[in-house]
Formats: sequence, structure tokens, C-alpha cells
Amino acid sequence: MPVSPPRPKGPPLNALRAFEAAIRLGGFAQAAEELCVTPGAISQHIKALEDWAEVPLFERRSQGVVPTEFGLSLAEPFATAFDSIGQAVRHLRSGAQQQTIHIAALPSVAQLWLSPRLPMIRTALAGHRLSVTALETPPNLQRELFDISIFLDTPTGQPGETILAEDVIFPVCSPEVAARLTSPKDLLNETWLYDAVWADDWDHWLAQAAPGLKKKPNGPHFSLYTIALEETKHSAGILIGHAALVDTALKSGDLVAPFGERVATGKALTVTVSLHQKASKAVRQVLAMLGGN
Amino acid sequence: MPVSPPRPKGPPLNALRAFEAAIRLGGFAQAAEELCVTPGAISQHIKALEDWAEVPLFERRSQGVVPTEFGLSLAEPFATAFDSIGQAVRHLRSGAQQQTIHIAALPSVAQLWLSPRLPMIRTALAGHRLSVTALETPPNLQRELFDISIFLDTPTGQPGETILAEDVIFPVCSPEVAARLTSPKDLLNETWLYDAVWADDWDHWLAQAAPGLKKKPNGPHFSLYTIALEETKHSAGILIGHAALVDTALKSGDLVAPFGERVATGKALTVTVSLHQKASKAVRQVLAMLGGN
DNA sequence: ATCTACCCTTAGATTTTCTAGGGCAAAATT
DNA sequence: AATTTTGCCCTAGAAAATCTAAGGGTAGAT
Repeated sequence: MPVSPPRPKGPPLNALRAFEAAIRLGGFAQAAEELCVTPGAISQHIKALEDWAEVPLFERRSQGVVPTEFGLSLAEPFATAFDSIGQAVRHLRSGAQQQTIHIAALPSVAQLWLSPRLPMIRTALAGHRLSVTALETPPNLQRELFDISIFLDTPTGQPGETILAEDVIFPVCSPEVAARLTSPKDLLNETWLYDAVWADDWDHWLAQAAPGLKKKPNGPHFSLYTIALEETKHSAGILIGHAALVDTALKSGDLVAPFGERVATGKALTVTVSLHQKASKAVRQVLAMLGGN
Repeated sequence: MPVSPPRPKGPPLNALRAFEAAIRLGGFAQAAEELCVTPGAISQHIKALEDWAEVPLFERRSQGVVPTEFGLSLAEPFATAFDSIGQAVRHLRSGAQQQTIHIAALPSVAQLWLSPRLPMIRTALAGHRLSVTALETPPNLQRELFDISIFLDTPTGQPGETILAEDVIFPVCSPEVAARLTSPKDLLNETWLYDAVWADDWDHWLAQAAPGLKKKPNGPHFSLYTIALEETKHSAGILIGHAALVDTALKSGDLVAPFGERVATGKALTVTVSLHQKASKAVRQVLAMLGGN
């Protein structure tokens, strides 16, 4: 006789969030990244949820998970729900006495492009705190707590996005190294430096600027563009420079661009602002200073 | 220089839920009851949230907490957000192979009124599981996971509510005790039994049915109406019966109503169903069997 | 065939979250 | 005026959740 079982408890909220992320991003690993946990954590959350609801949400395949039909049907309601939560949380955060502007940027962009502009911003925004977070992938501004994101990526065209500059690349090196170079062919005798995530920059530039020139890539790879740039300054070799990132070094004379050929990558330095009313006065102010409209 | 702090993390979701409940119900204690935790837990959640947002949400007074103006302004967005979550969760639960109908009822109603009707419902709903939970206060059907609630309370008039019967009260006792009674005045010589939460039933009935009759209440109090009723059957005294709850005992002859005066309390036996599409076929079926429209 | 690169799971450890018990202060009651 | 009641706060220890790290399996590449 089923009388008085303990009050039926709702599902764990964090599991719902994990599920929402997993179904939206299409995988546990991606969801894990967004939530800053290991995939195992996501796996357990989903399992807990499946146990609670007594319904399978994902089909486990060897190459990843595939949402079940039913799981997919939950995507929209949960997305709506968490957008709603996000909005309420923004409202909550807007109450802080001292507002904080959260900026997300690619590590290299943060250090090489944003950093020189920060002092100006900070003085203009007295009374606000400023927080800069380096991220490998652009955050979902609707869901996460960033106000502004600055990335070097293919523009998505979503609302709130402003293109600051098209991305153009060209080899850069120290003046000392540049002295040895007269034509692109001389590159073959030099060490080529690579950024780990932009490893095909060299191929891309060569294809446009010096077709036919081939070289086995044997130079060092750096996980941080900034490190590669430092090494370049120390005459360790030649690096493909992204205009927005090497501008300061070129202006100071630490680096030079030995060849004139500038090649567009199709990417762009884009700044995106979250579309929310509160605090946006300060956010718009920052945007204007960064060169947005 | 604030570069690369750890990714700003959102507020703990559970704290948001605690806050939403606290602001909606107007107190930590009430929120604690709804979430089935101790008030201390709520207190900690709210504090965590206030620390996170760096803004006070409640003003602590000795007789309870009062929401700050800002806290109050968050009530609506958070209510909306959690309604949204609730809806998504219902959708999720609707996927279970074997549906469960969750019924919430006052303990006395569950045992005395609902219990005799359960076998009929269960056979009609083969393939569904049935869960009956005894609750002192009616749950928020929009937020909690109950499908049907049955309470003896003043009708609220909210959508989904059906009045099954007006609440009327009158003294009941065992036939053995009834043999000693001829007029209401004889009540003065008998032991009066009380239900702890309906302690003023006697006063209420006397005021209408036998004005002037006074007696110092010295009879035993029972925390469960069912126990009081059992004692009444064992001739331990006279109890104020609620029509819906003593019906079975009157029909079986275990109890009798020695006086004809029936007094309305203004309350009613009401059944409320959650307004949701899925699973509501079964829910409506149950409702019909209980006597709703 | 073997290797590499993914991605998901499981067991154990860690951190969060909860409960219990003791206080305090104002309001209601005696 | 004293007492009881109510409702929140605090802290330490206990319970439960959540996470990480290591394991294992599959597809496509070498």
C-alpha cells in the first residue's frame, strides 16, 4: 500500500544543467569544457538524470553520444529554462554595489591586444571592477557571466557582434634575423616557429604569398602565441604574425615584417557584447573604447 | 593586473532555488519545509548567494526575515525561471516508460477519505504507478512534482481546483457512548477529544449548534486525526467529526452522530490538479473517479 | 596490424551541503 | 514583569553530492 513515501524530490539541478549543456553542445566532452569539469562528471550527472526519470537520454556510441529522440525533444524546454535562469542571475548580479565588467578573450588577444588598452579602460571606468579571463573558446554570452568577449575567429554574425579588424597574417622576425632575408626563398634557411593552435598559418601564408615554396615543418611549436612571439624577438626564428597581435611589437621596433605580402585568413578580431540592459552603459563605454560602434 | 582569473563561476543553483522559495514564501522556515531541509540549510544558501552577489537579499529581523527592496525585485524573474525549469522537468518526467501519478493529501484525508477509493483507482490505472504522499500543507503544484492534491482547506479559487464537498462538522462517538446522550447538555459529562491542528472544532460547533454551552477543554489532544478517530471508536470520548472523514465509520456503524446539528466550517474538501498537458489523461481519469468534473 | 586520438565509464577522493544543538532577540502571552 | 513562543543565526561534525584520475573500448590513420 503506497502511503506516505518521502516527499518525491525533484531531480538534481546541477544534473539538469549538465544535461542542457550536453544536448546543446552535442557531447559530454564539450559540456564538460563549458562547465569546467571533467567529462566523467558530466557522465555521472546524465546517468543520475536517466535513473531519476527512468528514461534513456543519450545513446552511447563508441565515437560519442547521440541524443535519443526523447532527449532531443527536451533540448528546447531546457534551453529556455536555463536562459531564464541566466537572465535572473544577471539581474541578481546587477545589484552589486561595485559592478564588475567581465571580459573574455583568447589568451593571445588578452595579452597582446587587450593588455595595452586596459589602463585607458580602467581609468575611464572608475568605480567598476574589471576582470579579464583567458579562454580558448568563445563563451556563450547568453548563458555565462561575461559581458564582453574578444576573439580572433570566423565571424558568426550573431547580434551584439562587432568586427574590429579583419585578420591578416605575414611573417615577422627580429631585425637581426631580417637582415639575412632578401626574398621569400631565404625563408628556407631559417627556423619557422609555430603556434600550436594556428599550426597551419605558415601553409596558409605560403599558399597565397609564395606558391611553390615548401618546407618540412620542423620548428618548435608553442602552446601560447605570446611565448612564440617572445622567442621571435629573441631571434629564435620566424613566426607568422597576426596583424592585431604583433602591432605593438612592430611599432616598438622589436619585430619587423621582412616581406610585404599580407594575407587575409577569413577570420577577424571580433568583439561581442551580451545583450542585456543593466550595466550596459559601462559595457557600451568599453566597447566604444575598443573601437566598436 | 587582473588577467586570467579562474573562469567566473555562476552562483550555486541550489542556492538560487533556496532563495526563490524563501522570497516566495516569505521566510527561511517555510522555504526549508518546502525543500525538505532544515532552516539552517536555507540560511547558509542565502548567505552564500549574498556573498556571491555582494548584495544583501534579506534583512534579518528577530521575528523573521524581510526581503530587501532589491531582493524583492528578484522575486519575479526567479519565479519565472523556476517555473520554466519545472515545466522542463515535467516534460522530462513524462518520458518514463511507466508513468507515476503523484498524489498529495492531508494525512487524515489520505487515510480516511482517499484510502478506500484507492483500489478502484489502481485497477483503473493499470500500467501507471501510484504514489500517495501525506503533507501538512498543500504543495505548489506548479513547482513540485505532484499531479493531484487533496486537502481540507479554505478554497483558493485557483485554476485546476475542484470542490468535492463543503466541510461540515458534528460530534461523533461510539454507539455505546451515544446511548448515554439525549441532549447536547449531556455532552458536559463526557470526555471531549481534540485533533491538535483542529483544536477549535469544538468551539466552532458549539457556537452554532449549542450556544451557551461551555466547558474547559481538558480532553486528550491527538496529532493525527486518525488516532483520535480510533480512540473515539474505542469509546474514549466524543470527537468532532468532519463529514468527509467519518463517513466510512458512520456507514459501517462503528460510529454514530448523536445530534443532528451539522455546522459548515467554510472549508471544503478540494482536489487540485496541476495544469499540464502530458499525463493528464490519466490524471483527469483519477479526478473523475474522485468526484471532480 | 598497430597506433593514435577520441570519448565515455567507474572507483575512490574531495568538496559541498546538511543536520543537530545551542543562542539570541523581539513579540505574544501569562 | 516574567515567561513562552517564534524565527533566525552559528558551529562542528556527519552525510551526500560532486569531482578527478585512471581504465577501456572503438574508429580512423599509419
